[in-house]
Amino acid sequence: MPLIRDVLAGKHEGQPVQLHGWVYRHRTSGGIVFCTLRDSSGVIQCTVKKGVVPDADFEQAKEANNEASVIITGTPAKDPRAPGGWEVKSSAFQLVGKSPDFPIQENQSTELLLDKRHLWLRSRKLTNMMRVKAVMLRGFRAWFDENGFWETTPSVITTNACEGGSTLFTFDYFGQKAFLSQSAQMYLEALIFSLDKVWCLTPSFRAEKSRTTKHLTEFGHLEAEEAWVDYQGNMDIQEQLVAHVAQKVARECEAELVELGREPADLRKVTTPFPRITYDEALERLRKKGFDMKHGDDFGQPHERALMEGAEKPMFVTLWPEEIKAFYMALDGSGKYVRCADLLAPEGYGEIIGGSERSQDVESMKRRLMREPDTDLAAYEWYFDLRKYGSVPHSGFGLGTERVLAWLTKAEHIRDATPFPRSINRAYP
RNA sequence: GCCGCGAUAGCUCAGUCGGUGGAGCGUGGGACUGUUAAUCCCAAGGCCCGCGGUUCGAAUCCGCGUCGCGGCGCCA
Repeated sequence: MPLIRDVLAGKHEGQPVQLHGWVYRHRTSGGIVFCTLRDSSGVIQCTVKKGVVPDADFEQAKEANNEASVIITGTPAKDPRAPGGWEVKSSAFQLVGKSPDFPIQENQSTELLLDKRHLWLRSRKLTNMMRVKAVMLRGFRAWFDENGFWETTPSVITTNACEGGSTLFTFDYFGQKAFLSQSAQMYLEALIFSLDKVWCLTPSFRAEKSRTTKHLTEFGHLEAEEAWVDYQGNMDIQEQLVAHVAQKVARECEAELVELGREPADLRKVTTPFPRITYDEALERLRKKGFDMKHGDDFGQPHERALMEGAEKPMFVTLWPEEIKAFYMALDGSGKYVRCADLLAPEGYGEIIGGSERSQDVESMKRRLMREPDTDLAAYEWYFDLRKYGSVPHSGFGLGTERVLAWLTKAEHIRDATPFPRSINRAYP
């Protein structure tokens, strides 16, 4: 089946083609119908003239409103009057599926576009986003394949309330209380003992009542776990992975990126190594920029934005105070910091990866867990078993695929990085 | 959880001082053989988010509620 992209490239000049697609714009002017046709590859203007096509075809062309599905037979020709410079002179027109009153028109509110998300997915913008996302995911998988990682499939149903129970979706599992997973990390940790280096892409769920442009309640969580790797080696892996994907997207999605407002040259600058600074250094930089901060303060959006001002590639912030990080992160020699790293994206897109070397000290993990009220240590028995039987130094990280895509495509809102975004007020369509 | 803003035709919005609700787009009908989400003519289309209050009279003022959007926090 010929694609519009190829017709626009002149590959079918003068040769009759049959195009399958949807009406992008529909205009009539007396005995001529202008039908702009869209398929997955592009948009081209087709003209349908009375007397040139059979009368029945002309009637169908008049009836084919925006977003009707059609099959057009015609001959492509250069024509300066047509948008895009090419036009298909139709010899036959078949209306396959009518589209009366397509609800999305010239003026749309955010709310309508979210209510009609199943139809808005046809838009140029979301089409481009989905194409870039597919290439990005292909890039992640290719990098892991080429670097000795095994893809695995952990469960998203869990009885472990791993990081703060208030952010978990709870449901009834045959009479038992269970949760939708927030992270596959602990399951991946179990898998490294047989596979060394593993990764997975699973949905993660956060019941946080967040109202921001960088949070979803369900997101694509790309996680990896590596035996015999410390937190420095962990960062080496992350920067190679992210740089590989940025380069691939810049190379293979040039047209989509430009339409989305991202200069491919921006992504070509994303090369290894990425800058690495410690929490203490970050704190110092923030103070110089006028933030009033004390040791142990976490960073919010304004801080992340200030730290990344003018940055062309992502930056790691390492060695955070242990009291503001999770129980499973390995303590450094002093016991006051943890061997972790957050990877911040440029341009205020925020934290795209959180990773760390994992603690092997069961007693200190238990101590830190008990700081949280209502912790059920028994639920972690299986996790502590991993330290009991042949424990190894290991590290891992979690990457938010929609956050990375939002950054790569310069999106205004993370919800456009996924076809059916789930947010605090929305699970439909 | 906190702070803002909003809800009027299918859609996007205007609606003055509280006095019988409008426009553009879309839709239906008509004209047009080169349009660029075209142009011209005609027509249909309303529980002014809900409940209460003030008032002779409320889309308009007040209170409560519901829903939505934006920002902060939390995080990936």
